[in-house]
Amino acid sequence: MKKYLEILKSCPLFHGIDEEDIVRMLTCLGAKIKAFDKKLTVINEGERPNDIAIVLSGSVQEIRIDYYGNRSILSRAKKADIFAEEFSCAGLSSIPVSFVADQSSEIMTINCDHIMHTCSNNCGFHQQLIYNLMKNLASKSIDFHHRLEVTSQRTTREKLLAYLELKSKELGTQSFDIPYDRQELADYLEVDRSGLSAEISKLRRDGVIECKKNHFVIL
Amino acid sequence: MKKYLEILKSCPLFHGIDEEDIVRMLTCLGAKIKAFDKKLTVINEGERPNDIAIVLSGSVQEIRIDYYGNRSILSRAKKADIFAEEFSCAGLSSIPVSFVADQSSEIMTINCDHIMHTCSNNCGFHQQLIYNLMKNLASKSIDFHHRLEVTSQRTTREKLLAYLELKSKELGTQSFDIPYDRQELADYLEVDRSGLSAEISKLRRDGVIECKKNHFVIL
DNA sequence: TAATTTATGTTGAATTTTCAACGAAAAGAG
DNA sequence: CTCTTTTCGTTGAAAATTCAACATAAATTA
Repeated sequence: MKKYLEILKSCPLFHGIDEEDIVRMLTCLGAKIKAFDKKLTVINEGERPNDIAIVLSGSVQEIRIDYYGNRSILSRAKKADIFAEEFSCAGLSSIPVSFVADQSSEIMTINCDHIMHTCSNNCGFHQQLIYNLMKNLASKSIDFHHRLEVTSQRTTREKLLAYLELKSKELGTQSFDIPYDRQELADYLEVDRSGLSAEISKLRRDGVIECKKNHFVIL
Repeated sequence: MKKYLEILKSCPLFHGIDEEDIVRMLTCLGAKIKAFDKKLTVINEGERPNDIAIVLSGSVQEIRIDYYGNRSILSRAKKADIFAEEFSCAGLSSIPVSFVADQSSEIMTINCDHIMHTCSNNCGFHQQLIYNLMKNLASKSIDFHHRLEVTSQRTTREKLLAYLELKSKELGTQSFDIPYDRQELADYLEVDRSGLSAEISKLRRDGVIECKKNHFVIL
């Protein structure tokens, strides 16, 4: 466990909790760690939600494939991010999406009930833990607002620009890598891949952006 | 205050809290009530988030108008629903959307910090309040998942059918009213209004649905 | 390194959406 | 009830998306 301490310290769930207290809690909370190779499914659609999950290494994509076979990438959890907690906290009976390892990843899971309900020992950090979880749930809603702002644009061009500007603002620079290849970006923006490629070319010709693989520059 | 007690008892924020305790808390939490005529703005984009809001009567739409003038309806809070809490809980510096009264409405606001941080009196219901708020934040994420499932469909027809099926499942019947007129439904589905009208006509001709004004039947 | 697989860009045709305009129906005001 | 305003459905043209197919570039594997 201890080798992951640096990551857990930066995980929003443990914000404001001391190192040694985190270690103690992990046992108390029954934390488990599993490794997943790239492209393996971490959580499958339809599973019963019990845990909240934390990315210790690698990254995880939240995806859904609809009736017509269209894939949507809903979000992406990177190192120290929490995922799937909303389903457990809301008390759903089944998870409506899948989580797939983006690269080979290590995932920690904690039973959500153990967090939501203070344990019999009544360790004092529980208040902080619940507070952190609450903040994180709120942030997750904000993330969805951002995503909706992107996908609510009507054209591929507008969606792409909205996404790039969001990323640019988030990272504080006009020049950055995005974590998606072309197909994944199309699935995030919910547009056709070939149309997206064409639009990127056009924006490049128009002098709006530079782009080399997954590196973008907004001019 | 007391005239609203029946509504507050059904508000998820006060779930599991006794009537008399709710009354006591409201004073402790500094709850305020304001009335808004139809179409009036309850919260304007750019305002500083401090409160969580509860619909006592009427209903409120969460909207955003983008750079190109397209309006999106993001959600709708009806009687006893909570809204705008995610922005306060996440600690944003400004609210990225607006809330507009759908019909003449009465709105209660409670300072979010008062809920998030246990008061000096340390009243015992605070735990329950925080737990309820957390569940509600999680539910809000689930709502966004549902909305994304609808708008991620590629065509107007698919979006509309996805929405109607969601509503049908939610209400447990094939025959129901929707809370939107045509323009609002278009803004919720993020499509063109006239195209939506045309698609409704086509679905009717195809024998897939019946529709009279805002009443729909799935056949 | 060579062979194979995967990712990306391009194109044209078919489908769909958007946009503007208009008339009819419905709702609201006086 | 009448007048006015708003909502709704229809239409056709312009714009955009999707889809399939293919060529090239890049990455992976043997």
